[in-house]
Amino acid sequence: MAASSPPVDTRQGGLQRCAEPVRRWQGAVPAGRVARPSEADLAAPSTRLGSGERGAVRVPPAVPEGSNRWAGPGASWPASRAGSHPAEQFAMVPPSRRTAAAAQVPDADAACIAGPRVYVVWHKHTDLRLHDHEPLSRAHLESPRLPVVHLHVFDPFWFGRTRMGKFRKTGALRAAFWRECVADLRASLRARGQDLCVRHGMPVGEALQQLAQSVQVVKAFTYAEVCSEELEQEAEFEAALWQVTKGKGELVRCWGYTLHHIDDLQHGPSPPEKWITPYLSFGAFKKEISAYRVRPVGFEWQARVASGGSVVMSPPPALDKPAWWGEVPTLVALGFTAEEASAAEVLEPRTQYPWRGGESAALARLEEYIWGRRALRVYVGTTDWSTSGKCSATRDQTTKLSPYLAFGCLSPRLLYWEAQQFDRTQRCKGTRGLINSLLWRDFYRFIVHYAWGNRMFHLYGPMNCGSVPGGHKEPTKWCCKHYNNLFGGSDPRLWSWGRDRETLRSWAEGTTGYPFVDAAMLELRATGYMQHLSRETVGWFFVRDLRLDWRLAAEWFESRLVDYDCVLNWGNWVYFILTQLPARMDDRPGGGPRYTLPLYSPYLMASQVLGWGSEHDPTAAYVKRWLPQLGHLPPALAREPWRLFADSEPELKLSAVAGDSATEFWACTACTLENPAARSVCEACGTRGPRCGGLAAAASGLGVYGRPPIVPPPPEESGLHGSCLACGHVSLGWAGEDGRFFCGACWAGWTAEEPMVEGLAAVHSCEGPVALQRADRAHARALPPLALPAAVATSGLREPGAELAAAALRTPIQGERKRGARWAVRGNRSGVAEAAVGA
DNA sequence: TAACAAGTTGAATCG
DNA sequence: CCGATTCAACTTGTT
Repeated sequence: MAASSPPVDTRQGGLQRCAEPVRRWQGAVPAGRVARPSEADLAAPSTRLGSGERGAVRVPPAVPEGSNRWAGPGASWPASRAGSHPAEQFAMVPPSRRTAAAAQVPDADAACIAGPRVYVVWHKHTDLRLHDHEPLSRAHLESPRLPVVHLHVFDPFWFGRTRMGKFRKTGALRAAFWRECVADLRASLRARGQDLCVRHGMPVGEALQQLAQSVQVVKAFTYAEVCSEELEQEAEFEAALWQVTKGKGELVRCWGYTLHHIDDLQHGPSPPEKWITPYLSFGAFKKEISAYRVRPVGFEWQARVASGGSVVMSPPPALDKPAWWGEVPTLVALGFTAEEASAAEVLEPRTQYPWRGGESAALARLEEYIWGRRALRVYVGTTDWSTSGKCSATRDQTTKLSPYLAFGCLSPRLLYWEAQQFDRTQRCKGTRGLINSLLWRDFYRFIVHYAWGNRMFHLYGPMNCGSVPGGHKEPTKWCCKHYNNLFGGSDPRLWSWGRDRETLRSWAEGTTGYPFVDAAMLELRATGYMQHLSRETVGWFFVRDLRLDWRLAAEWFESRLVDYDCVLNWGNWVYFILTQLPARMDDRPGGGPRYTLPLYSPYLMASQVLGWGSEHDPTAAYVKRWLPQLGHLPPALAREPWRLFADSEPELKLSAVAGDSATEFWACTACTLENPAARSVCEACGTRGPRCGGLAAAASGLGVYGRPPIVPPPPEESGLHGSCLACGHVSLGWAGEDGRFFCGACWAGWTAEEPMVEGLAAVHSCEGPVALQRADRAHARALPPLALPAAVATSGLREPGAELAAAALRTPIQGERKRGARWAVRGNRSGVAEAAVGA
């Protein structure tokens, strides 16, 4: 892998990034050499980007009430709302006028090149919309007025392979979403008398050159990007433009994507180069950025129209060949196999939201979310650990707009002002949460642009991994030392991250043995989406437990996420995962390196997964949805299935599962009698037993969860006790979020009334099967997991229980909750009883 | 908001 | 009196 990587060149700083693109990677670190950023790397890159006419508009004017939904030219805001803004849209040009308008265009160079003179709006896959689109409005308002060609290119580069992991750079699910976005953009343009020129199978430069054979490109407009690969494309496009216009054409880059405009920052009280440093924290950024206003939607267009611009869109060029505009390529044409393509067409029923690509879908979701469901009232966003049990698990607790924002189907400013508008009518915390999330996008975009540059993709990250963003004085030494402590290398500069392919595969395919991780990874594979919280969890697990190169995981995300966004994905990896590596050695007796996380710090790494799992998926509904083979287990065991086999009773150890049939047995589901594994029918009542019998059956039904997980689970906690209502046994147990105590001895409390598994309630009576309640631990364990397959299979298809989580919030658990590994219940019997009845 | 841990600072303590 | 250690208090980071 190292041999095929591009050569390391640390001399490239941000300054040169545009002129001579740097590879995103430094590749694998060669033996004996450490990828160490040079001084040039540490220097902040210059600002080359920004709109072409910086300074034209300084400070956004105050936003008049109700005018913030002004969506600019070609806005495709739903018709029901469009009436409120008379000047909102460019007038539609009737087709009959098209030819006439095109014919009037002055055509000075017609002798050399055939075809009309045009402006080109280059839509990238980060701005597939019409509303609030500065390049688009500039092209249509440019003087002299010329026809405008909207261009989108499916560059094969995005459908190649990632550098380290060799994953598809764009997975099939995202590609399908991408297609839908482009098709929708084309439909919107056609509805306005325009069209979208679509090319695929060729790089952007080539596409432009091909375009130039039939039209004369005068100028091109696009949004600016900040990452190296995107900048490479921009440079390529610019070079081609230079060529086809004989040096006269200009590529106009506008600043978009963020909530705040870069011009506002640059003309603000202090230059951004000063305060945006690699060690800037989000809090500090937020403080600084609060001094700036967010421009209204369509601001740039508004300013131009106010200074005498037209409100009529330029007509598209008159071309007699309809085929010239090209077709939106199929997935197969984009390089996917037929199987992949057809699989991407099928909607996964367990998906959190049935995304459909495109601006109109984005606006519809926005409308539905904010005004229809008024869901900002319940918005949670990413994670809220100040309120216990609060999780972003249901459909409305996050906006589900992230794919639309990533593809630019939705302007963040529109979202911002809509949220503000909602906040005016109904003040709620969700508005602040949502705006906060939008500011995270700004944070990453600006910090990458001004400070991180390509170092975001380096192994040690842009900050070289001090313990906290905020930085250390000598980051490189510091980080090497502690990486060395963690991974046991002898020379601080020589250790390398793991690259084990099989470990990577088990993580990516969701077979690590940790259900919370596996469920998330399976969801990612199946739907291309994962909650933010899950992303953090699997990320920590990947880096700290599996100890693999974090960039492999980031690449996997890049490949699979439908809402993948270069800056956000890599920025989050760097800021949340990479910076949270160990900071110092443990000073406790016998302690090794101390692994720390910014939130609750449990004892060791894997327990973090457990802690977050029990915190945010208290009923294990999420786990069971994606891992139906665990559906029959109580929540605590569904999160930690290895407890089924490895516990204090030696005859039940995993080794017994492997083959010692003498120690196996099964419990009759009807009468609970224990039967030896050899018997296929219950000795007492004749009920048929599980086909394979006992633990072996349990293990085989559990798949990978019949084996120990990929890394050892954290040590059991000791000395934490609760007393069981059913058996009175004082032992380790688990408390569910609804206040019930799950006894470790008799397991009363979970079996029959587990509300999240619909099937169980259907199979057993409401009273709860006496047999199960009387079952001792061994019985319960030996219950055949296949007894309820149909029931369990249907149980995973519903929303995670919002009402249950809400109930949990109302019922504080008696006793002390230890954050981290699991719920530990202290207290006497009456205390538990109080909690159990929900007092 | 409360909650956690890491890091820093400065005073108290010890030999 | 000085250097080294210890410890409490405070700061940072996040919603």
